[in-house]
Amino acid sequence: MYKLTDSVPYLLNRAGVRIAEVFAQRIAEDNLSVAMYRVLAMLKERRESTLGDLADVVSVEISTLSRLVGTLAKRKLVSRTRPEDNGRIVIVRLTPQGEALTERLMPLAVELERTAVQDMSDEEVAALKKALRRMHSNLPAISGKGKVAN
Amino acid sequence: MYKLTDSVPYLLNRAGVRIAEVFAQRIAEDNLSVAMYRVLAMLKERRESTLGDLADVVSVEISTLSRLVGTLAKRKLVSRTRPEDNGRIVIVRLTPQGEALTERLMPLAVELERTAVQDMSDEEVAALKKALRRMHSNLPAISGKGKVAN
DNA sequence: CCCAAATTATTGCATTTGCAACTATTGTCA
DNA sequence: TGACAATAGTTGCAAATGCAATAATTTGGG
Repeated sequence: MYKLTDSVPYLLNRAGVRIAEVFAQRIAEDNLSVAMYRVLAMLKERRESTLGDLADVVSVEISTLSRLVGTLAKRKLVSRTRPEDNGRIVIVRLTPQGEALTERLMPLAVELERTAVQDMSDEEVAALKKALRRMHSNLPAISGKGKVAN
Repeated sequence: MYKLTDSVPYLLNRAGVRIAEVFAQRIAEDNLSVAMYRVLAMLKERRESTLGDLADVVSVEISTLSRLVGTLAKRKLVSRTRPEDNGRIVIVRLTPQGEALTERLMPLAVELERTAVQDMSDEEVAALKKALRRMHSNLPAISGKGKVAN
């Protein structure tokens, strides 16, 4: 029998919202949103990325990301360049300041995660991550949401 | 070593966003958002609720919920009443039409969840839910986010 | 009993967000 | 090659969201 408060989507959202709220509060003094932090952390991980790739990773609309990266660029935390061999795409990179900020914030993320999973074993955490990845891949990406065959 | 794309908050968000996107698409033809569905499903479960309780359950700001419930009320899907014995609170209930709509949509939610966890055993799903509940309770609620001791 | 504090919900306002339209560039195939 | 399709990003605009201030009611302490 179905109960909203026992359903996976609901529990997922509830946990996700709360963890994001806590992290948002911690990074608010640096005027960063969670999405901004993810962009920075992603660039730290991959060194560079296009807007589209970043949008996929961060799970936000590319239009939102365009503006968000614009803000980060204004603050000199990232750089944007259009390569000469491809004038369509934009390559985003961390600036030294962006990298320094990211390195300063990452320990907060680590600590938050430790708090969240404090009473779980390593195996439980691993199983959780596996389940989260599975659910993501079991569901279709909503690309051009209204896109119809033509 | 920390990697954004292997962290629990990131994976949680990614799975949650995707599952919400898919469900949003399915209920879009009824002009409902996911939050609206959750309000309806919650009322189906509890029969009635105050705004504040609903906000907790649905994980949205009470101001957002106030307007959202207003919209649902305009569509005659819920009713709002201030009890005589307590003029502060508002009791929200499903109307018959709201109940009918909810009953029609719940199977979609069930099917979505089945798709999401399709390759997981019952034990794995149970462990996942437990982990999601634990994380939620391991983290503090951000009530009055800017509230300072006074 | 009465006034200050707390609770509950609503509304104003600014910010954020997403969709759609548009621009610019690159790829394709006839 | 030459146009048409596809890709990538930006921007306009309207809807949604959150915070802060406000209103209305109830609770609690002296």
